[in-house]
Amino acid sequence: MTDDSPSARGVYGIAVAAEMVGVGEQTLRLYERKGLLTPNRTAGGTRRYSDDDVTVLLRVGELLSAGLNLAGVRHVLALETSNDELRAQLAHVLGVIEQRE
DNA sequence: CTTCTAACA
DNA sequence: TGTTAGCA
Repeated sequence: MTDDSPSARGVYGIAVAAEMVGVGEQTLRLYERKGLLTPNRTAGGTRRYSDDDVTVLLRVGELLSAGLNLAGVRHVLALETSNDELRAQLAHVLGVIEQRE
C-alpha cells in the first residue's frame, strides 16, 4: 500500500519534528522503539517525519498527559486506527446501499 | 544525523 | 517508567 497522500509525505528531520511537538529528539527515538510510530527513513537511514506522524505525536502527548504509559498509548493508537478503518468501510457500504435504492 | 549508556524524578 | 544528557 503505497501512500502518496501529501500529509504522509511532508517530511521533517527529527530535530524539526521534536520542536513542533515540544519534546526532545531522544524522546522521539524512544517512541519509535516502543512501537508508537514508524517514521520513514531516507536511503541513508535518517528519519523523515510526515505531517501524519506529527499529528500522531501530538495525540501521544494528549494520551500521556491523560495518565497513560507508552504501552497504553500504543494500544490506544492501534484501536483508533482500526476504528477509523471500520468507519471508512461502513461509510462506503452505506453509500453503495444508498445507490441501489 | 545515528545508536548506546547512564542518571534522574 | 519516561525523559534527558553525553559519548562514539
